[in-house]
Amino acid sequence: MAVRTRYAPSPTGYLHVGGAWMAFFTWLFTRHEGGQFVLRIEDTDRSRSTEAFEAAILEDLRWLGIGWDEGPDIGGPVGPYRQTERTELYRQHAEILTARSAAYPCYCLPEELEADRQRAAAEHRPYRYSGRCRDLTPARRAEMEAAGRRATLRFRVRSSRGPIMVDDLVLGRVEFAAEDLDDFIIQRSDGTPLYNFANVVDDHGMRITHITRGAEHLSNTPRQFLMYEAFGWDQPRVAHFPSLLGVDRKKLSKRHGDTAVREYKAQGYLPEALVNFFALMGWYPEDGREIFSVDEMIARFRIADVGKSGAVFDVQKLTWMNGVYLQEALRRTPERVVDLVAGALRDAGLLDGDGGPAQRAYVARVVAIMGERLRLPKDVLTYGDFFFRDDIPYDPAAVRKQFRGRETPAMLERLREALARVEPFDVAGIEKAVRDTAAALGLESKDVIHPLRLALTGKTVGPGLFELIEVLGKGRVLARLTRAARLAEETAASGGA
RNA sequence: GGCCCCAUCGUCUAGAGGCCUAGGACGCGGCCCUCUCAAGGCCGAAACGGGGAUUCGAAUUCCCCUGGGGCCA
Repeated sequence: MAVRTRYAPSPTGYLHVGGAWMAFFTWLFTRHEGGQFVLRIEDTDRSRSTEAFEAAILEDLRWLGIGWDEGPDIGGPVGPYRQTERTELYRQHAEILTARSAAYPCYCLPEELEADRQRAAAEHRPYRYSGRCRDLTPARRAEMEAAGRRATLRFRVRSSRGPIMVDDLVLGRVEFAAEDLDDFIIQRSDGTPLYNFANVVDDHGMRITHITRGAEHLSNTPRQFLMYEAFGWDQPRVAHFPSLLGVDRKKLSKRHGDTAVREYKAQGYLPEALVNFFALMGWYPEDGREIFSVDEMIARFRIADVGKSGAVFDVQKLTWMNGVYLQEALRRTPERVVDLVAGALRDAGLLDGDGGPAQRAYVARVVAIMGERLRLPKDVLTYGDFFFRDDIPYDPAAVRKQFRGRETPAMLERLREALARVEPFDVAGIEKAVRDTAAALGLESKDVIHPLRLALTGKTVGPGLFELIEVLGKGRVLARLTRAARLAEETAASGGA
């Protein structure tokens, strides 16, 4: 039988990295098995669900490379794929359970239940539903209705039955005692279904063979199995993945900073890096390799190898991995890196809109000489902002160190003259001019290179000096040297302070 | 409160009784390379939560405790 799985997000926010991780593992497993992956939208919380969030979730999943075979946008044979369009199904199924007396109307008021709970706590015994409405006679029910009470629907758990076994693909066998389950509510008094119930109706209706979800749903599983039993349906296999944690080891949430996939996208993280990083949380391939393609992941992924303990989302490692993939992109599709870097520059206000092919070509030249330093597109700002602004800020500590000598202004002037004569203005000619000037002054190359770098870039880090001079162009280089010589003069005069 | 799950370096993890002097990766520190930084190469610090039991032998099996997480309320 073909494997069928689903990912069922609620459109109450953007796609969360925890959700994306879950979706990715489910998708990997499904592709490995050659099965079908269904996308279902759990939008029963109407007050918080929006169409915009739904569209955003679909978009982010696609961006990650996670595609589905059936879903709200493309339809499929077992639709509809939004819970709000399935309310009639839930109502019908609730009726079936009621007719079989597997479920019964419960007229208890919230206040009454709360009182029961308080009493149990006061007497130091575990709270159980009193069973007050379990066996109401039809006459008694009519009385309640007449009194204006609206019933919830409770599922009847026969505590005489044996324990419920859950054979989880990740966690192994877990046993639950029926008497601990208690009669649980499957439909609110307003007629809307509860999560557990709607889930069962949908998963069965969509012929899902393998349910994958977060470990927080493990306790729901025996209740769901009981419902499958009551309907006379075959139970699906289940796999509960561990939770994603924040650095404080609590379940990852908004408090932990960026949790939405699109926030990472906006920062220039590559989808292939994100997905490779996801793979390594909770699962490792046999040979311990860390960088591999999606096709390799699909080939190697085995659900039984998924770990049981929660994993902390470590942005540092993600960023390292992004660097690995950015380098690969640089080799294979450099124009893609150019786009990302241009985006980072625009975000920083260092590039105007779309400056056309000339601007693009310039960014491409910058990327060509410093791309290997990037782990994130925004790293261009720390290594090469001076390519995109003339009012370069000078690193004060570096100025104190490099410009304190009385002979520095003269040295910068000599370099300016030498560079002015370089023609054509290319790396070879530039390097020769700089080294010859150093020799003529009786200095080692590095003694002129460091001040020169500072003069032109304002900083002590960056791409190769001769390369950056070529890209900057003669005009700007000469202008900056003039300005830097003045700064060096002031610095030397003030004793380097 | 009841029930359930989990537990190896700071983090992701390898480890399914002797191969463990507990391995790899990120991060961190040092050295090399070098015009700087990054990258790269080499080296280093860094973990089996605690206690029992089983066994000739336990990170690995069992029990208890502790800690963390979750579900129901």
